[in-house]
Amino acid sequence: MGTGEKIMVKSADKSEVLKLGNQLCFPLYACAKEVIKIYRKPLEKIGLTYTQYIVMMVLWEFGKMKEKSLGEKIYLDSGTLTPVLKKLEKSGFVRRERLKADERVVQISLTDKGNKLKEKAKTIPQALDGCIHLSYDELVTLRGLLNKALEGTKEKY
Amino acid sequence: MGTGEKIMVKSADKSEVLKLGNQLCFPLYACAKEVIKIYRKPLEKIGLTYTQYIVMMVLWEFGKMKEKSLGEKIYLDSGTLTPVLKKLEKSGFVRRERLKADERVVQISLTDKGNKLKEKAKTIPQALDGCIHLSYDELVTLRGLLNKALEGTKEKY
DNA sequence: CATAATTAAATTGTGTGCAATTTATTTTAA
DNA sequence: TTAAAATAAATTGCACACAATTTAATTATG
Repeated sequence: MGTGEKIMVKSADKSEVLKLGNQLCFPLYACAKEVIKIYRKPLEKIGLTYTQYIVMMVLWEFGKMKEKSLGEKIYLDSGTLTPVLKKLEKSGFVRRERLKADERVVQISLTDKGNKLKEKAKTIPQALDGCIHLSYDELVTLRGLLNKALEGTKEKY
Repeated sequence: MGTGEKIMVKSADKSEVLKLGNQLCFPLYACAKEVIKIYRKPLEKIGLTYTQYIVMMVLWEFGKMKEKSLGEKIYLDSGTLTPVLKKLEKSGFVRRERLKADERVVQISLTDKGNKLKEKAKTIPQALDGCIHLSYDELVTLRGLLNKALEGTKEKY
């Protein structure tokens, strides 16, 4: 056992770096896509896309919000959010109104129809049941780690 | 303490279901987007988009592949994959050739330029260093749970 | 062996997602 | 107090992502 072993181990490690199985980014990307795919059909039944569903969840939880704050909460800028909100408005789920006190700001609020939709939406999360083979504890751990990772990304530099 | 408590607890639980913090789908969606955002700049320097990077990692690991198998590995269908592969071909990183034995199948292989790119790509995963505040153990746990969850979604029904 | 069924890519249409820019409004400062 | 800086949405351009359909080739079957 001379220097050969060390060198082999080092070069083996290096060549492993880019393998899909050793990456965090790949399962994260793929898993997020698969979950969105699973939600698509049940969401379609209540008239929402996935992104619209995320927006509606924020509004159901926090009520009326400025477009800016809404975007910060779900990590979307106006380039994505404005068209999504216009579609939700066209579907009759939200109102978009400029604040009189500051005409730059668009206030988003729920219509009656938007409020009522919450009841129908309560069964949506069950779409994952049976599709993701994790125990309750694993699920809680996963959610916790994702939220912690997400927290870290807020400090941009 | 009559039946009131039970009812309150039940209805409280119900109203919690759709809160962002209680959902798996939201941190998964948001975290995946943030990671892709972090990778964007370093990837741009070596001439790749995020999806192209995922494709190249598969090719670096497995070599020549049929478009179909490639798509299955990264959960993408031809609707997304065909244009991505055409761009990678135009950039000179891959070749696309119909199999003589079966003209339906497109075989994807790396060019010299595509092979050489692997060296430059080895530093890409470091982009996450400092952006995600997880210990090594947490990272391994997170990756493991994501891969396990991903595995479950393969059985569609 | 000829037609039906299957398979693999490609195409089409809709909906994000984001960087960069533009427009309108408000705040800051000279 | 007015020109400059900052802020919030909207717009533009490019790149996915996917369902649904189409096209071309191969395999299965009567």
